Amino acid sequence: MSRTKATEDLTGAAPAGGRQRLIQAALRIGASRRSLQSLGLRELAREAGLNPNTFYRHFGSLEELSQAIIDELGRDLRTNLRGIRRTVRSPVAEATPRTVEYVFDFAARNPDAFIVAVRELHGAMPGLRDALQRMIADVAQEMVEDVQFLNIGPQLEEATLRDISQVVVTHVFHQTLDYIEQPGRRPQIVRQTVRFIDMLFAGAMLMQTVKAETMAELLERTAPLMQRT
Amino acid sequence: MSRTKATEDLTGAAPAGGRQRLIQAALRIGASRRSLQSLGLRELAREAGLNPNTFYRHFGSLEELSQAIIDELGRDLRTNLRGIRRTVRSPVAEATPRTVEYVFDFAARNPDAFIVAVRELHGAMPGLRDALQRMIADVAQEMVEDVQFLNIGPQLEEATLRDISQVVVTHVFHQTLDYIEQPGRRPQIVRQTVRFIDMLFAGAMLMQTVKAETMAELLERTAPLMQRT
DNA sequence: GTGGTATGTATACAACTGTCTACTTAATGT
DNA sequence: ACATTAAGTAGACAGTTGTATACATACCAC
Repeated sequence: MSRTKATEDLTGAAPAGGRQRLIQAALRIGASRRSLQSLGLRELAREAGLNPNTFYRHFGSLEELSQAIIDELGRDLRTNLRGIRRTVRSPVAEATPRTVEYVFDFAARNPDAFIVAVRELHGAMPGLRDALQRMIADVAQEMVEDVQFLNIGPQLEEATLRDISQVVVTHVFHQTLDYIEQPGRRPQIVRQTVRFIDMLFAGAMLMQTVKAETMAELLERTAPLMQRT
Repeated sequence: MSRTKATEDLTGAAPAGGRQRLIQAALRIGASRRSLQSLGLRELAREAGLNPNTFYRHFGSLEELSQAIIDELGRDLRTNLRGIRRTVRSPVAEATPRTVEYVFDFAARNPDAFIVAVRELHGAMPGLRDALQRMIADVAQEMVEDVQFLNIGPQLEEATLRDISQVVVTHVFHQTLDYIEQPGRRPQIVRQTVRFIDMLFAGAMLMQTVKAETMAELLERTAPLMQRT
């Protein structure tokens, strides 16, 4: 009755990476079909080719699984971004396009994770949203440090720089979805995104240089320059 | 057996606005709990105080209901935005803050609808996403016309203006969530958003004036101006 | 070897789900 | 006056869900 070394045994424990298979299955379902919170426990196990109860061995709830996904994504992204920071010692002109291209390519290589992440950033699970916002804030902080280190826009106050970075990172994060889903427009998306960042920096530097706080002040003080059309 | 004019009769038809009650119930559930696609037909009917089957009298599917919600929201928003366009004939300096404040207040008055809309913009129902993106594109187009009419930044090429408007409208749309959910930070959110728009316009106008396409070109040609720190 | 722990499976159950069929009533057009 | 249609309810069906209990196997420390 007892098969001694049967590898084809279908019951009993098989210490194959069940945890990872569950995560991958969740990403697959989350990216294509529904949001993570509407994920069915059984549907998930089915997709992963596991018994429904196996889920409980690894996670206490679906939110816990989602957290694990975000953690993993964040870790990967941060690591790779640190990698590119080393690579780009090139002139100031190259910093933005290189970084943007890298993030987009990274997203294109992990499409499911990014689709889920962008979706859950505005989702209904507070824990997940907080985790994602923290991740974005961290990346923005790294961007602040990079900009200061590379000496781009030395005039910029740190507070302004922080605001800009936050907006830029958030925008790029959202743009990854278009980049993933519209392969034909990818070069255009990269171009527009870089241009957007450049314009934002240019505007911030200009307003700071002219010490203008509002649009009206800016137009007053740059009248001779701007009206030269 | 047959009550002749019984108003307290519990069975049979009661032409009360069942359709509207279903929409409101969907908004309530969608805003607080899950995304629209994970909405349960029975759960929805229960929340609306109706029989599950009543749903089929008005909608063929949950996607159809969602479409109705977006249509309604879009109609309201466009109408009100057209209203404010008439009001703000004040100087250029007032156009941006007034519009931003108005949109935020409108969002704060329809929180459920906006929470659902922002969520579904990145959701898994393609029809809904397209409808929302079209709505955003329409609002952006109106913004282009307003900017041209009010003669803000006449130097700007229409293509550039379109790109900027798209980014601005999308950003404001996303920001409504923070505005709704963080009442304490509302003045700050308005200030930061207006400042972001101003900086973006300033940068676009500057780059166009100096005929710079990239950051490097800009820094070259404005070196005497910018380095004056 | 022996016992514990981690990982996996099988089965069972009550609750809930979407949808079908059938019935009731109010409003409406001719 | 009457047939049609729109808008509602009731009840039943099979399928799915989350979870609890019980069992099986691999690995690891000692």
